[in-house]
Amino acid sequence: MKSGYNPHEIEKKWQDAWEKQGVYHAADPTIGSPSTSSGNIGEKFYGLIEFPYPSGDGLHVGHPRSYTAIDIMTRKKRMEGKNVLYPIGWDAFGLPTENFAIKNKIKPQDASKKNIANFTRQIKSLGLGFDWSREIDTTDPKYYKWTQWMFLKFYMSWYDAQASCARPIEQLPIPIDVEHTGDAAVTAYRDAHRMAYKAKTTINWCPKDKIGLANEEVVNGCCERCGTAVEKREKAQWMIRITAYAERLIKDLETVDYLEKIKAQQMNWIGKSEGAEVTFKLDVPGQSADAHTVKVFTTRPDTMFGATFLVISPELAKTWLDVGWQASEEVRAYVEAALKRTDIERQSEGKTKTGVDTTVLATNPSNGEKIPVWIGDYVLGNYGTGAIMAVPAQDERDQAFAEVYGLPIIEKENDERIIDWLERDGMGKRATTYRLRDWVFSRQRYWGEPIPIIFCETCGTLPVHESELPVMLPDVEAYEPTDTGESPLAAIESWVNVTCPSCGGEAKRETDTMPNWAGSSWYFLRYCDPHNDEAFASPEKLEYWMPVDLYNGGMEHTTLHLLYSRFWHKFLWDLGHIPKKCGSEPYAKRRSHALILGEGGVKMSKSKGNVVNPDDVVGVYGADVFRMYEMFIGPFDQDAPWDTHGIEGVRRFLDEVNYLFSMMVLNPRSVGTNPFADSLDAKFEILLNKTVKKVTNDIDNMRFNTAVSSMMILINSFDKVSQFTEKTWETILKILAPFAPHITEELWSQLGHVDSIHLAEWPSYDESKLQSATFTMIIQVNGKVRDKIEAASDITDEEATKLAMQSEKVKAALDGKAPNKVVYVPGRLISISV
RNA sequence: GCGCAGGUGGCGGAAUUGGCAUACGCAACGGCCUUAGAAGCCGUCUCCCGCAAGGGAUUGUGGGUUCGACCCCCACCCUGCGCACCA
Repeated sequence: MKSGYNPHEIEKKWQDAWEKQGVYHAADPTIGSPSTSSGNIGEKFYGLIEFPYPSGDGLHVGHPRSYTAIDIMTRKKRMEGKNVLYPIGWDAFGLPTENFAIKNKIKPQDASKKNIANFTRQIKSLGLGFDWSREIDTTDPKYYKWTQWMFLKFYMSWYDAQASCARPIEQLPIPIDVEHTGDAAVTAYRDAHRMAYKAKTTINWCPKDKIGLANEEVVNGCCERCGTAVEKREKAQWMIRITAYAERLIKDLETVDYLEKIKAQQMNWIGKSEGAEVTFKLDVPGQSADAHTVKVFTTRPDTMFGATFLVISPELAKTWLDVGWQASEEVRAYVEAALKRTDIERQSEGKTKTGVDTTVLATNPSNGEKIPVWIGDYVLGNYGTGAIMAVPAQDERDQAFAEVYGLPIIEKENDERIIDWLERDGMGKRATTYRLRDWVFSRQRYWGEPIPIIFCETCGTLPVHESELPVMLPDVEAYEPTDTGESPLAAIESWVNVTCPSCGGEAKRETDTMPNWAGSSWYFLRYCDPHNDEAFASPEKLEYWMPVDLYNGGMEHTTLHLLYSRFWHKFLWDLGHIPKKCGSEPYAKRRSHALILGEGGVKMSKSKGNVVNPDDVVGVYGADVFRMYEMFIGPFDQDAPWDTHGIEGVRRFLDEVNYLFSMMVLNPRSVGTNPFADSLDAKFEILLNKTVKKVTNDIDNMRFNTAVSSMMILINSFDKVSQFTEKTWETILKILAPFAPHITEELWSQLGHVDSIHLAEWPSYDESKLQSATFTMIIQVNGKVRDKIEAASDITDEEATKLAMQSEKVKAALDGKAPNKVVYVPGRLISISV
């Protein structure tokens, strides 16, 4: 260390100073002001990172990669005069904390507090420009009050497919026949249309975590968290009707700036298929012909002439059995066995097809042929209608099934017109299906938001009144998850038993809690107005701050959090809780960081012992070096291995900056430079302008690695500089400030500035000073570089050609032949071919 | 199988989007400084031939377009990620 650069002496000092001066404070619009944009707080910029889950492991070096990147971008926006909102908070509900608490017999509340304190200390040590006055915590009752409030909105709404928007449940039209049947029928009708509804479904049950999982949390038939094979269980679960928004979640991707791969993944996940739903009449043995029908979904109705059998899913077969179908023992046994099998068992069998003949016959509406109906578990119960028409001549899977059971495979002409005929005859219609499933919203755990619902024997299911929110988690010393499928809350009688808000009789609380995804589905809204007790956020503040201008996060959240929060935002927007002006999409732009791997390119993990702790790095090198290294490590959207030596290069760079500054500015005579010169070395001035331009553009395009390298080039060029102005150093410090906020603030103050460099104006560059009067002209002969000569930048074609032809090396390469083509590219090269 | 991203020195990577391939950094090697080490400083560093001057080859492979291709087009190989019996 040649300059005596000691980050530990200055970093804490400036972090305290920034906090005291409120340098990163985001100013709210004045409530009631007619135009928020005309006030003196300026145009807003809302930058967002995914708020962390405060785990017991502490911060991972991956977190700061995202935080620093957006920190750099928001710092630059601030210097460009924007009113920047860059907030931080905690997504603190969740399993790891709960499991840790159970294991150590402590309260999750306490474990969570401790983890948050540790994360806070770590994040603050990095000098990130977060507005800490807006810190939020999803486990704070003041926060989850609103999460529960939003659940009630889901419960009290239905989706109007005609109008394509959610509406209050009171506005649901009740069909006359339902109304005539009585109050119970009306209630049932409403319940069947709510956005949040309870349904008995087969859920994915993790026997280790003792919890029901959403489809999205099951990876290859195993629990995403612990890897245990999931089991199937029947349980009444709260569901949220995200499928109602499938079309809008696809369509509105057109209106936002997301990375292409993020859009592709979202589309893939929603999985839209267009085709037809076709009705087949059935002949069930022992019953009159055509008494029953079955509907199938197909994307290829034109191939219907080649349909030689139908296959229904075991799930659909079960519903037939439940309504009294007299099937054979063989059929019953197959259905029972198929339904018991876990996904992992099914997958381990590969693509081998199994099935059983129902002996039921169906009539192919395209040609009147009688074809057999089979049950097969390659047909999924929860997609389409749960039944397919098999066209073995066209479809590999149908073909495989046909081959196993010796069913006919017949090649027929396809005909596009079939769908029109079916529609005319009422035997089919055009239909669209999605792979997206409704969101299983119940968790049988303690450490989550209680679902604010009460059950009364007399009055049925009742929402907790809004004025009673939040429904607080009971403060208990000990609890365990249960094997019964009930939440641990069910065992806490003093909490469960309540009086019915309607009749005043005995009633019980819903004991399931919400999934981890609930609190993170709307946190970006709360940041706009985090201390509001009257609403989750005021319309004025939402209107000013939303949408989020730039949201960065991991690719692992593309199909879950990103989809859920887009959906949640649209729902609140439909109901008018978010001003229409904000738009129906929460994030205008979504980008994604990649991973930081361990040395050697493998994933960091405790078991491999290759985890780098940010505390250790900051302890040795300081925050500025750590930040800059993470930006220099490689392209932001590409995985990069940590390199313990690599960080030395960045350390040397900041050391050099500090050294040159002290020599040239504070002690100029010692190096023979002149800080009072009124002009710069011409070459240096060009490089400086180029660097400002490059850093400016690179930050905007998230190309931080090349921004850092261009600043290194600038600093390396200082050996040859003798004339510079004080303004030169101001410019250099300013472009470096977003990357290394502490050292630049320190040197800035040494130049005599009282106000923070982070509120100083971002430097501009002079377009006219990006190019010098001469350039090195490359001379190519037949595509090979043969010579390089200095030439005036403004020479003509003819002059360039003349110069080139004078070169001895060119003459040698031409070997006496006359050129047949010469191309001069101004300012770059001349290409001669013979 | 479908979708997405990528393949450049020993390593991380750069290349103004068709114009000097290998910037910047790391590692390595040689030297200076030092009692010694650390730090620091100077130099070499894509590969092959050559003492050198210089020459040749080179961006996964093969072809094409072009005065000129890491970049565009065609075919193929490989790696990573996501989805996956979705009819």
